[in-house]
Amino acid sequence: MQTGFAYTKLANHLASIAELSETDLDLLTKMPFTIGHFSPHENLLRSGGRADHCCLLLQGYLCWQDTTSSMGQITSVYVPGDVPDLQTLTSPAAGANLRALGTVVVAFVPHDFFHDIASLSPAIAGALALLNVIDAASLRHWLVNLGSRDSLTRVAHLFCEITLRLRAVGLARDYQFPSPFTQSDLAAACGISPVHANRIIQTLRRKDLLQWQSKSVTVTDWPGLTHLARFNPDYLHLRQPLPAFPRPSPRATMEVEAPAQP
Amino acid sequence: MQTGFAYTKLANHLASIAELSETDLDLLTKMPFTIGHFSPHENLLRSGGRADHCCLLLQGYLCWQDTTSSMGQITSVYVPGDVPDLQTLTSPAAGANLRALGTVVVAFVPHDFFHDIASLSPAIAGALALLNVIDAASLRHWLVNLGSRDSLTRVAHLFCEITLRLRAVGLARDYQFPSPFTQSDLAAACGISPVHANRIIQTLRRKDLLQWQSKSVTVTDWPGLTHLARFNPDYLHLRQPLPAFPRPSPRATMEVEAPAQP
DNA sequence: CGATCTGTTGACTGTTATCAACTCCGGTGG
DNA sequence: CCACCGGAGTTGATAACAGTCAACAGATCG
Repeated sequence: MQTGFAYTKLANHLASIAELSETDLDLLTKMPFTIGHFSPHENLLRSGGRADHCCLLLQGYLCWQDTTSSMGQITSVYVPGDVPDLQTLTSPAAGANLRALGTVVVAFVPHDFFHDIASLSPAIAGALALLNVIDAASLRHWLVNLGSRDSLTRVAHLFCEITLRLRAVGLARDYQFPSPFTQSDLAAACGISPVHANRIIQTLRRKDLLQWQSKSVTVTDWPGLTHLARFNPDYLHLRQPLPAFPRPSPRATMEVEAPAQP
Repeated sequence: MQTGFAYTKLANHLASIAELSETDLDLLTKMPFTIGHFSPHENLLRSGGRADHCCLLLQGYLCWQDTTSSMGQITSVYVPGDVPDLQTLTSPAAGANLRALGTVVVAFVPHDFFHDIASLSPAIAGALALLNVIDAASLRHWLVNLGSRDSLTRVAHLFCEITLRLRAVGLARDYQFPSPFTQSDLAAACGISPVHANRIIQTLRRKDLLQWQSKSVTVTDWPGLTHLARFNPDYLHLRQPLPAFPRPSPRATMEVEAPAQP
């Protein structure tokens, strides 16, 4: 892990949502941090705990997981480049557990650094505020999913969102990405039972929309998956348009299947 | 509507979540605004529209309503004193419709005013940031509801949240408040069908937890309602503890009912 | 006084949870 | 090398919950 790695992750992420000058990027190079490694299911921050630093995710996935509900609802998932606990700058107490999905590497960055660069550069202050607003927009979007769509659509939508957010930071270029999630994690995120999650995955496989084997997911029919999920990426505030799906889609978007199976 | 009314609403709300000095409050007195009146179901802001002002809610209720889902999922509800579209300061495009529930009165405040006072007072900038963070925390909480609780619990939780937020700004002192919501609105917020919402309300009435008649709701058993909803108000960041429920609760929290009805 | 919106009820259907059993896999220790 | 173990994935049967459809009642308003 080179010294510049953490800087690059944050700079790329901020640049993907806001226009930053050379001077702004220079400020980021001075970022102090320490590296932390975590195993699957480990908590980086417990509900009720207070933080004086933020976690910049470098490798793997993190999620916020509610502790009050019996099923442990997951409210959001983060990919490398994200700062899941940015809101602790404003309100230091965590309302849920920040948990590792799979093994993760993070850079711990002191709150003071963010306060400093925000006061030195309005553009950076705006970009940080925008991160929080995008987080809220994702929550709203996810809320619409849980409230108004069936479980197949929810799961498909989650895969769409993760794929696109990974691609936005240069990962998952070929619609393939590591997936250390358990089916129970997926169920907790989508508000369904683990058993049902399993059956949904099988449906997605049967429809040839994606494969999930040996801790890796490959989206094999992106147009079909986005159509099924009614996925509209506007809420992610991505600045670049997305490259087309490589394979000519084999009559995608038709949802009709063999109708009966005795 | 006196001139100072809009100022008071905003000042009280900010003071309820953050410590503000006399100087800070003085800044707020200079707030420029125009008054707007809206009828039930009218949109203040349409999805995709851009705003150069924020809406300070003075009377009635507002909600964000998603337009993409068939049922029109409501993602959050606002009470007087709230500024539902504060995030348009950071990202001017709305992702959903801002809709009036019942008749409402709002004060339109230019974005520039918020930018100005935030740059003049760090305390105010912090309070405004905190409003956004609390909004996100409410979204997370509501997400846990939709994802992990059954419809009775969801509806009960919504009434708990509205009651407490009204009380926090001095309304609903006696656990009674105007309710211009239709049962379809309630259903759209809780992610259930209107027919089912109707049956849930009847259950709540039968359990003597609340009454809802002639566009007004009275919570008749606050301990029972909060227990049923597993309601924990911490996420609202209220600074004062809450006064006790007036009536000695008549054996609340027992959920057993007449078991069969032939 | 009809038109429309809201609330109410019953019958039926469909989705999803729950429970239980079993398989598969990767480790770990005898 | 094999037996064992725990976690994860898979399957089938059943039950609970919530959606849909259809009809009607009540209010409100021009």
